[in-house]
Amino acid sequence: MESAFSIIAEPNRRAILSLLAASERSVGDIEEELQLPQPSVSKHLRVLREAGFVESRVDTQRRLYRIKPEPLIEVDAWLAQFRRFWTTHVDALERHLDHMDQSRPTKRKTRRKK
Amino acid sequence: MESAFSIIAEPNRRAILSLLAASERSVGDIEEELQLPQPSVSKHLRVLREAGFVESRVDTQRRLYRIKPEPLIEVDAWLAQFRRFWTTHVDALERHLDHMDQSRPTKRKTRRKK
DNA sequence: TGAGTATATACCTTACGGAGTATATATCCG
DNA sequence: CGGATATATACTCCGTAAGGTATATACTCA
Repeated sequence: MESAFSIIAEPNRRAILSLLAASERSVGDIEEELQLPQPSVSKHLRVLREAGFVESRVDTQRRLYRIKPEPLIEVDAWLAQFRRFWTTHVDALERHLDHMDQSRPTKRKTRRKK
Repeated sequence: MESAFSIIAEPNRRAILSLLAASERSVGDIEEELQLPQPSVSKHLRVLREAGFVESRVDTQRRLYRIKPEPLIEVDAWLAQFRRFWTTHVDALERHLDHMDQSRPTKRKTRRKK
């Protein structure tokens, strides 16, 4: 279970993270918005917390959870090695691979940092 | 198992994808480089193929596998909602540019698979 | 055609993780 | 204090997926 990848393999956990991406939320908020039993929410939050995806703060009787991005950064970093397969600019390496479909090679986007 | 996320939850499959990110390879290549039993490699490749992560072509007696990026694009798209947590420019300007980027009139659209 | 190589599949076993249910802990307020 | 609310944990059950081993299929070439 350790790896960030196996943590986000669970659909309910992804849903929880998506909610928290918008704003921090209490357990009850999540329970209601995702229509999940409360123990299930707490259990998933525990897994997410122990894996570093979220952290919580106390607000009177509730716990408010919010995103901690580190493990997601790790996933993003792993994905980096594949981005050349779908980014538009055609570099020499990609041309070396079998992309016969060289339709509009000089079509250029506005320059941005990726 | 259906989701792209659960497919890449398996460490050996991630290792296989990383190898293929560099260049296409045969089953035997992967077997040797990852020190995995051949049936295990074949089984993982089958899972990856059926989920659309790889495709194979025949080269005499061998099968050469290579990356098909679609499911990884899906993962990348899911990650997008969290990027503001670790990118440096979180201001309205960048969000505006992102939006314009995606609405640019290119022919490539990411296909959505269920 | 038959041996050899490359890859796929079948079968069994096992472990892990998620769901569900019940219960525990903690905090607030009247 | 005691009841109500909010959240966490314990425990059992069950499905699924990965590993291992054996075997099947497919192709090549002498």
